[in-house]
Amino acid sequence: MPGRDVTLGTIQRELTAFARRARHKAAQIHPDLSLVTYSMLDHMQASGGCRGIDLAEHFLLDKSTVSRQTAVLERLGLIVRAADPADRRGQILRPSAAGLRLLEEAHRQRRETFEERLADWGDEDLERFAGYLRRYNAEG
Amino acid sequence: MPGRDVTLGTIQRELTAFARRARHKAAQIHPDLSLVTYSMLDHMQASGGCRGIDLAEHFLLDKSTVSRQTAVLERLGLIVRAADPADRRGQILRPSAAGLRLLEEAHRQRRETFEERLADWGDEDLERFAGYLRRYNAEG
DNA sequence: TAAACTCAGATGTATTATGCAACTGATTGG
DNA sequence: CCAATCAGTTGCATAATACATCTGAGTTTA
Repeated sequence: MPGRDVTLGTIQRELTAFARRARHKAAQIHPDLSLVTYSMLDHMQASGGCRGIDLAEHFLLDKSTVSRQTAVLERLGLIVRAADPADRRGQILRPSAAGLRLLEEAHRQRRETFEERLADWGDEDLERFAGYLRRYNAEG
Repeated sequence: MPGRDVTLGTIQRELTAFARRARHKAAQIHPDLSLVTYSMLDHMQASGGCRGIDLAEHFLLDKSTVSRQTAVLERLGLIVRAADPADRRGQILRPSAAGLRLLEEAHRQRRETFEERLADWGDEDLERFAGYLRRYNAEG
């Protein structure tokens, strides 16, 4: 087994390579949405609606960037805004019907891409991989 | 165990979240180098020297982007160029002494960051995680 | 061998994501 | 009720990136 240092280097390097590739692929799959913008939409759904500031914290982005990207999503009709009943300074952002359709379609395409790439992975390896990633991100 | 689709979704989502965070952290660690530019330097070392076109293929970037980023690295004195003896159209790019020092320092800082984050991971989990990532990227 | 093609790299130009700073409106707390 | 806080927006500057084009060096072929 290689040393811990070498392994850490591998993890960093491979995760970075993934990041680049994901961005590239995302640009093909949803041409009008950047990877981050798409991920914001996804997060809105996964969290059952959230505020812009939540997105900024989750993705480590400036709130101005979030504001602009949500503006894009709104212009495309992919989200709806609602006043936050708990604090009327904020707005709850949710995918619109069109946004949900886009997510559905993106999931489908992603499934194809990933299935192709991960076809020969056993369910157990896949699940363990997902578990490691979840664990890794959770510890930030 | 969750379904394969759900697991694939988790992998995609977590990898994407990582990508954003990595970019953010990289901006702190090496202020004058973007994550990708730093990764290029790292790849030059890991591969024992490579051409610009190799970097473009590896990171799925346009060669013009690579050209500009390598220009940045050269301006900072972090790389040296040498004619490719096998094909004199190309240039072999390698970290300079200063580039190696920067990598060394970055590795040290990364080790601290990752060690903090991955402190409670056993060597076996760490190695398996690295293995999954390598395998994942290799299948592209 | 000369001409046509290929390839790595560089450059011009436009787009886009991003961060910081300043501002607005609304809420909350002392 | 006034000061502090907070979510969001906008102005401005910078940087990464892609696409198209150009250049110079190799390679292939007629």
